[in-house]
Amino acid sequence: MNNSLPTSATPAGTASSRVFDHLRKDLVGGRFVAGEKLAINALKDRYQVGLSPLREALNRLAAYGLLVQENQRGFRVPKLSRDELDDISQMRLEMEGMALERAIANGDSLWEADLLAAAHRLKRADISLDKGEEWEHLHTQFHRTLVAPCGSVWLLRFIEQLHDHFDRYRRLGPKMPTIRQELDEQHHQLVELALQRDAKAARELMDDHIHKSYEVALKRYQDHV
Amino acid sequence: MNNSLPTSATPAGTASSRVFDHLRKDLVGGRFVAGEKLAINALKDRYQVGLSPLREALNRLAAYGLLVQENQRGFRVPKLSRDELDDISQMRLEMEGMALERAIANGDSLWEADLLAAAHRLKRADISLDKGEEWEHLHTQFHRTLVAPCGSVWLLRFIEQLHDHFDRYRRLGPKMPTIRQELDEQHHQLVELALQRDAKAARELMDDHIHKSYEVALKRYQDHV
DNA sequence: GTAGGTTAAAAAATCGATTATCTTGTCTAA
DNA sequence: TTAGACAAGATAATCGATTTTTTAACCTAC
Repeated sequence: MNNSLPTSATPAGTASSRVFDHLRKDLVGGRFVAGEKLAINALKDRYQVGLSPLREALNRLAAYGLLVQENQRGFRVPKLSRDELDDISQMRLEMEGMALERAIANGDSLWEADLLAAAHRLKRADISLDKGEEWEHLHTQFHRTLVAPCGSVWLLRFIEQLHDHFDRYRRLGPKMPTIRQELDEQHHQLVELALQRDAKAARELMDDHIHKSYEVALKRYQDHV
Repeated sequence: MNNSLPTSATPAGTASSRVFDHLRKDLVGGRFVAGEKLAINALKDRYQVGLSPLREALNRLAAYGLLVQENQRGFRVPKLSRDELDDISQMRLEMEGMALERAIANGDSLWEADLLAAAHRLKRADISLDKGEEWEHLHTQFHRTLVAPCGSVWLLRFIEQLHDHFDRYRRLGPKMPTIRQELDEQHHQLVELALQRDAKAARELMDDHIHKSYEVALKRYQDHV
């Protein structure tokens, strides 16, 4: 069972790729302040790589949207804005809703098993001492599994990208255990509705789920400013 | 009045960016064969740049999806497939339809003027001796203008990316003047419906437009294989 | 006091050379 | 004959140094 996760175990080939992955996590996880200009030499030390692989990673991240590149004046972390958060959330509603409906139409029994497994792992990480980073990974994995059999590579790609950018807002502040519990509850309900192949109800719940997440993210953004 | 278009006149800052733009055009325009492995040293000569800026451009293109990067074995041009063409076209239907409806709801009178202008320029380029590359640019510009006031930066970004990838298929073969005329006719009808703010009819026409383009692209793909 | 100009320091971008990895062809042993 | 081992050449990735451009500090003239 090889699902090719770029998790800790992977040697991850080139220095470029390693830095890319690491930087991506750090940017999504809010380890840099929005708007900040990146000091390349500092990054070189921080990630223990030379200039060339570092710059290649930065270029990839810029093309992905997690950095902005200004000709002749390096890279900076994109600013956050209410407008962008609204935009991203709106797009998530459209695209993940679409993907979920298709996934429910296409998903086979292997998908059902994967889904149950992903939900279970997520719950486990939640009950046990929350290691944060681990929960984040399982959470991403759960949502990925949910829409995986939607049949569109491009749709999945866009959703992934939106998630990364959404998380820049969601992960701004400290944990909010109360709301998280509510959202976690929805994860299980989503699995149930998916197994029952109730596309309509599942989509409605997904809409609500995204909307609640949006409210969390918005709160954090407003507190943060 | 600086509208910062990266058109011909712009010196385009860094070598990286210049190569990126150039390579992107060449990849979309079918100047490389799908599946081909890129010989970096050859590219260095072809685009008259050193290794570092070239590699940075390649990394950006890979993140954008116009190249695939295999660790330790360089870059190659992505293969084409019927499945991907179907996927891209389906996504275009969803996303451009959505964008057009929103643009019609939001667009102001400046938009109307821009739209008329873009359509007119496109027609002009079409009547005059078709310089190919020029028509392509105006065509892209027209579709961009059409959906521009949709209000979602992310939606526009995804549409742009889908267009680029769609064009890898559409531009495989030689020109097909008969069908192009039909498609050009639709451009003008789209403008009319947009100005009349008839969202429903406009979306239907857009669906048809994308579907016809899809058929052209599919034909070319099949002839090409 | 401020706009404009000059220059030194800092940072970004690029180059040329080196190192690591893959690929190919050849040889050997079963 | 062929699977595997090995070496040589080709290619990718990375490093260290250089060049170019921006930034910041200072000065001068009005």
